[in-house]
Amino acid sequence: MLASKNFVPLIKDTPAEAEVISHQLLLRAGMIRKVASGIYNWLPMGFKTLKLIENIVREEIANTGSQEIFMPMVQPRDLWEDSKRWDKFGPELLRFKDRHDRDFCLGPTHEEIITDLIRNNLNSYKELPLSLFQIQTKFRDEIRPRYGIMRGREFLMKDAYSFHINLECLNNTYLAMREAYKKIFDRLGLAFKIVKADSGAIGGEVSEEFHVLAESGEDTLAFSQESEIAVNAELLVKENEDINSLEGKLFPGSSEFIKLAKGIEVGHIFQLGSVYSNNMNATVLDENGERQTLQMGCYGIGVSRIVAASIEQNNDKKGIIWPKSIAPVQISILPIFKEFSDQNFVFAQQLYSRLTKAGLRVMLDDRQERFGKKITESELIGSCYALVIGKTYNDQNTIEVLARNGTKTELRDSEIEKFLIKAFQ
RNA sequence: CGGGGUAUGGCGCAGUCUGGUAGCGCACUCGCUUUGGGAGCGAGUGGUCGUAAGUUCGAAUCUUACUACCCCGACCA
Repeated sequence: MLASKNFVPLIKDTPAEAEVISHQLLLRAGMIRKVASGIYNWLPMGFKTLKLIENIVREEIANTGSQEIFMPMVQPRDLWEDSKRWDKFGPELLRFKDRHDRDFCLGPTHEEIITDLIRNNLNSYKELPLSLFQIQTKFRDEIRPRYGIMRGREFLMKDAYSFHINLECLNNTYLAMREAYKKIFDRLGLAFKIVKADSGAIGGEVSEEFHVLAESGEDTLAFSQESEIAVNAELLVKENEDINSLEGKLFPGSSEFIKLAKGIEVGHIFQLGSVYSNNMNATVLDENGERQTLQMGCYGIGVSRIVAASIEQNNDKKGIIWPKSIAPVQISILPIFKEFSDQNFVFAQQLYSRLTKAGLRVMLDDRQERFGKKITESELIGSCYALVIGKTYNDQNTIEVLARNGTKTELRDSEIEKFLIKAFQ
């Protein structure tokens, strides 16, 4: 007997406050709960997926050579005055005073902190290039938080920053990050597109967005089927022009036709150049002993938003369909039994410990409930496979394997590990 | 911030127009039956109706103010 039950509070009726499917399912599947507008609790099941995504992101970013650090959420006003953003950022920047009446803000992003860190601790071009990243909670006092975790005010973000002596070196790191991002979204099992983008408030010259494709996406993407051309459609629309009227037209200066798709922005990479390093006077001496302003890049991924975006892309009437790499439960074991001493339940417990030892994420439904309730809930939370230990176990000594995609397989005891390990390779 | 809407047990809702002291489904607890697609029967627990003030013999219901939340717009990972 464990000292705690699973805390997975399911909701049968769709909560009225949730408009979009990912928000509805995250609530219904007991993954998140609201605390205030745009501010959420992450419950064990949702937090598990969040951490799985975080770890994939961490691994791939670290593979580029970037080193992980952790910067403060609370940031002093003077750094924001330095970068000239204290006034510019607007009310989205949540400001407050400490007991000594000094001004602070909750970090909506960390360019100020990292540029300050680097200018104080780097003196020579020999220490470049340098790439650092963190996975941190951000706070943006959005005018209108929406769609649950999709546009929260508090959210989890991976932000990486790179520093260079020249633009060529910046471009190299930028391309390496771009490749890392592709690997990340491949590993997350998500269909995505990379589009040219507007740099917005962050600033800089070159920037591209990574979008998870989903019909419910807030952004419209314009791309060519013949080539790699892809841009955020908002960059192509003229004033008063309907964005959907772009479909079938030609890209400016090209003979290729525009296709449109909806996307959810989950990543954005920038070549910032010297915007921040200029304002904040971040320099190093070059090989000639001359003072050079640093060239910077920054690279963001909305880790918590990916949880919602994944669901927007992969769901059905029954509930969530998690890609296997981020499913909080890969396998749910559903024994159908009367008494805890029944062979079905005893075997289920053995199977649970066997599969857990094999490194799989397994949940054992140990409730004395009927098949219908168990399978429905297993499907709602998006478990990849349900192993049913019931009728077929009693009659033919086989376990029925119900995949979330609808396919059925019957396996003998001795075949289970092999089958599942292969499925999750 | 502009426009629209909602607020009644954990969730979904009715009751508000035509004031009379709160109801339904689900969930939850107990018992018996049931156990392959969200079980059945019976018995229970739980709210004073977002907050405050007012009108009235009496307010979930009428009046006023406030607050919270949701949707459409600008912003963003």
